[in-house]
Amino acid sequence: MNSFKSYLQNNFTFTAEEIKELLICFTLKGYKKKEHFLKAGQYCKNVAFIEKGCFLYYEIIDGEEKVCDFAFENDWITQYNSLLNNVPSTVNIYAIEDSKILVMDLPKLEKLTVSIAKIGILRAKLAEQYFTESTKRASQLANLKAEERYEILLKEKPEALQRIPQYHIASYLGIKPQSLSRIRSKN
Amino acid sequence: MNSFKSYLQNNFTFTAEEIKELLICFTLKGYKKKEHFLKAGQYCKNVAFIEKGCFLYYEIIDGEEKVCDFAFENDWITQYNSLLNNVPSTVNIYAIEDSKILVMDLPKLEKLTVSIAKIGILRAKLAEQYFTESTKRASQLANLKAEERYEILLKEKPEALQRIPQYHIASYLGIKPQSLSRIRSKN
DNA sequence: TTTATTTCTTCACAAATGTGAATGAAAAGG
DNA sequence: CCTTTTCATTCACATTTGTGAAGAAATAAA
Repeated sequence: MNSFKSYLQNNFTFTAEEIKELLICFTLKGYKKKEHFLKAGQYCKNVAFIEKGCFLYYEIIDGEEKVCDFAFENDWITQYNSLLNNVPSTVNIYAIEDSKILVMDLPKLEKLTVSIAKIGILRAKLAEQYFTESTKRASQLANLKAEERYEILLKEKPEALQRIPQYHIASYLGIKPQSLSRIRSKN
Repeated sequence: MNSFKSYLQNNFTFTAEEIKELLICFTLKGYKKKEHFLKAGQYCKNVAFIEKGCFLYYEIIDGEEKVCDFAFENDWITQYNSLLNNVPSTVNIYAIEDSKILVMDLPKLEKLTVSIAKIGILRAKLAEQYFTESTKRASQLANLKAEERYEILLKEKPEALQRIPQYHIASYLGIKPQSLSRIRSKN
């Protein structure tokens, strides 16, 4: 539970009182490698904070797993569209390492948002941040070639290259594993 | 001002009172073709609702205009990241037709958000909607070939193909004008 | 450790997209 | 109306990425 506390203290100015109120809303849950947090077709009912581990987002397109995002320690996992609009998710989320997450359901989140104003700010900031990230990814996919996208990922998220299998990285970059292999062998 | 009123009434359940309070916060402004709403390097201070016309979002990458979004009547224009985090925009936004927009500055928006609770809901919905749109675009760029992306655009936003020059459409699709021409000539 | 399974690499060839140039069509401006 | 500028198309050739197969390397399971 410690990493979550320091996350809250470092990134937002929660008081000890607020943090206490916050913490009791979460449930610590373990996920085995390959266990799903959310499957396509399900309604996403939770948000979770990653204490330890790594989660992958993917869609099935033309029968293939297409990775659209990933998240490590100190990041959140949820599926906004499904959670907030109460529609089935098109996205799957699962652990690719044994992981531990702090889970809270939507009703509790709504209550917290009312009782602690800063939660609203946190939510707005996160939503905006994810939008910005997504925009950046789209821009790279549209305007850079695979090799450049790989170099940027290597530079900006080196841990991803070490913890996520290369065929998933390739998928995230929008190319085939063989192409990523070819790019890597040039250097 | 009529299209904005019906937008508010149709999409959100504002009262006549609220709409009145809302409307006085906006200023109607005309934009000539090619006139910029926001230039890269500037701080975005406004949000605006498009009454009439069409706006294009683009970035300069490798010296070229790369289109990252566009918006028509009944849509909003702003640059979230710059507006909310008070940082210079990397994105340009300009009218590609003579246009009319309703402009409101950030301080007024913040005040309205406090005085009319539904504005907060509208903002959250819009942010989430833009995130979902961006995710969808990224997914298409990563997983579909140019021809499929074009077909989808043609089907989902046919008006774009008619009002936006093809070399801008090509850029939005992440390809060169010649490639779009080649794709189009196949059918 | 041994064996099975998964992941990564390499290769030859195919398909998709980029590039630069040339041409014509369309639109804008005078 | 004519002139200029912008935009769209086509072509031949270059570059990037995909595809399927084969085998090597790494990891997991027994």
